[in-house]
Amino acid sequence: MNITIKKIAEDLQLAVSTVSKALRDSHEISAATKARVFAYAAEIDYMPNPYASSLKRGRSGNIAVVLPEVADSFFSAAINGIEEVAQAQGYHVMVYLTHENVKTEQAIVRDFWNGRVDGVLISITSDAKDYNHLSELATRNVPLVFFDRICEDLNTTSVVTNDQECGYNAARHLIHRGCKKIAFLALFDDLSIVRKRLNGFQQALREYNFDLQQNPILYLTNDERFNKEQIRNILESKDRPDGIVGSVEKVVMQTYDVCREIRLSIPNDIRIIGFSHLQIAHLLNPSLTTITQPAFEMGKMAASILIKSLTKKSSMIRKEQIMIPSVLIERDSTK
Amino acid sequence: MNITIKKIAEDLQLAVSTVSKALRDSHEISAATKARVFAYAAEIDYMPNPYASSLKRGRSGNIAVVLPEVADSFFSAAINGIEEVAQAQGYHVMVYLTHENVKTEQAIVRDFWNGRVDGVLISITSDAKDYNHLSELATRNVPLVFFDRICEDLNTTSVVTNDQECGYNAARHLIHRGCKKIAFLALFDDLSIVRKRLNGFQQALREYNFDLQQNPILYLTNDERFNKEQIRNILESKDRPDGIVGSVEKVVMQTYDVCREIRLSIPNDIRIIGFSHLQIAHLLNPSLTTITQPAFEMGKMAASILIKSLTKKSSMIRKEQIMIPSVLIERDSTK
DNA sequence: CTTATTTACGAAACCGTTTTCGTGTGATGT
DNA sequence: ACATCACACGAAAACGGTTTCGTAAATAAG
Repeated sequence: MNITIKKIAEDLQLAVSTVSKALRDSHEISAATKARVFAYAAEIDYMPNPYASSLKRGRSGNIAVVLPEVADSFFSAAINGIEEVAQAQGYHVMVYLTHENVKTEQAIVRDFWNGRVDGVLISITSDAKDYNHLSELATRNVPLVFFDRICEDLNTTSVVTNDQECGYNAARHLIHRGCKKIAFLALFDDLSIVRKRLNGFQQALREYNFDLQQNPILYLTNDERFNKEQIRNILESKDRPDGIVGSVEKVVMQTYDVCREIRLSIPNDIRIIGFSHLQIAHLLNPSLTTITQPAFEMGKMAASILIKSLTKKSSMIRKEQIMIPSVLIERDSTK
Repeated sequence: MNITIKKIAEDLQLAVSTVSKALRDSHEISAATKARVFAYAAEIDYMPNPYASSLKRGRSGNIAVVLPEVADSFFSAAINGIEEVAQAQGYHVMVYLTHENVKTEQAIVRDFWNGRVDGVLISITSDAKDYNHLSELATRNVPLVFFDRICEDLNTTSVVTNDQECGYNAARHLIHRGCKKIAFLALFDDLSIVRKRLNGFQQALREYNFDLQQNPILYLTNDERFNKEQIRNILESKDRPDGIVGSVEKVVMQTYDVCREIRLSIPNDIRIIGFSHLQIAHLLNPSLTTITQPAFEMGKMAASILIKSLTKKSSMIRKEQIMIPSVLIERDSTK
């Protein structure tokens, strides 16, 4: 016979309800009985069945983290932060990767509709056109918190960094360094973070009287070969840019690769600044000027907000954006 | 009323057992009835309650991945591989971080004893002295597969790379490049992977008639400050080594840092080779010669083996080591 | 035409907890 | 002495599926 509450009840000549209450430290059980139950439970190494408990209580103690990928150092750090607060609060973290595919994202999120997880943290895929699978979560009372790649249409909390401001700062930094023509390397064309970074970027250009038409925007993808071809094209054109803002880590690394291939010197021929969370940016050749995102803190913050809403009675999450600032670190790639 | 099997049964004037069987495509239900049930279930958007199902069937469809950390690029890639096969097979991935703390590892693993997950993938912490929390898993019929950081005492499958051979190759590579005194940077002192890499390393030294006493081993930790101090000490000693083998990515990066601080030139003053999974090793300054581990494939393999054992009737996992070879990639740090 | 067998479904037990609702006992108040 | 009430516990009904077993009707076998 398995070690269940029932067994404890029989062995101790108690009712299962009594044992259950004792284990949950209910006030209607005497101290003496509680002590007996706890002692015996410890002795026979009783562990509650999480599924029975989840079934009855309607809560699982699991939270889902849905990410486009995990290769990027940003998401690794974010998972770290999320897991840390989850573990501290007794929650379990389920990780799902969408590989930048909406269909996959939908299938994954639909699976949460029925309470498989108590709450969801998500950084959305780039090509999502509608968000029914996400808004339906709210309908079904499973709270949702966005982080980094957010969707502004939904009524929930988002944790972001100061993307627009950083896009602005990146461009201004290059301009101050003397750049006359700056390319912006976008990732996809409809990601909130990329749009904001681009907005800030263009705002700076306007302020400094740059002609927006002359400062190209490259819309890159997850296809490395394609990206490098695009980057190479622009860097080999006769009036190539002398500055580059990379909107995500990956495209910056690809730019480094291309510069090597076609023997462009950074920062002499071209200056590069990138959004990144790379810990070893200073070890690159040349060291990379970054806008370093607080990935770990963003993960922690997002998880904290989600879990707080789970433990409160009123699980309503306010529609708001929590902003944790990034910091621009100057290194040799823009010297 | 919630959308349950019971509701479908009532609305369709069937017994709940009939509906359940129909949904599971049981042979004892007629095609006509199945069709009715499926159609209606789809219409009202029925989704089975995973906890009820798990409770009754004794299986959850979840697998646990227990890691020391996720900052390292190796484990990021491993998660990627694991998640990919899990998702394909309809399993859910729960991620737990031990932060190199046995107590934490024990607490996490104990939580699996009662069937919270169907199987466990683990890369163990360094300072584990006993493995009761792990061996108990077998007793309780939850299969376990090690990957990378394994424990050879337990009767289960491990997925590793050819650590010994690579340690050997790393040393030989440096010797061929002319190194006369080579330091080995270990991580902790009792990690299977580190021991094997060290063994191979020393085997090469012996073969080339190096005096083992003259080629130091540094036992490093997770404390970056401490590590750098150790590395700095040895690199500033009057007969410093002219070659370094880093047993894990982290200590190699720390060595790079120290070399910068004390202005040692790589590879002129000192050559460096490191075990790593870093995708951008070629972009470092100087580009880093690596023994590149097949992290993604190891994750996939480990997950495949685990899940296969879950779907088979006899869930016995053989005691064996699956070895996926790493590849030595020469770059400028050992030129 | 009777008997054996398949087919298609229903009733009910069960998985292990939680929770509601009693109920008997002793203490308290008047 | 009698009503009142807190206290400590038990019985039983959930939670939402799965599974075993039983059985009526339909079909096949003899």
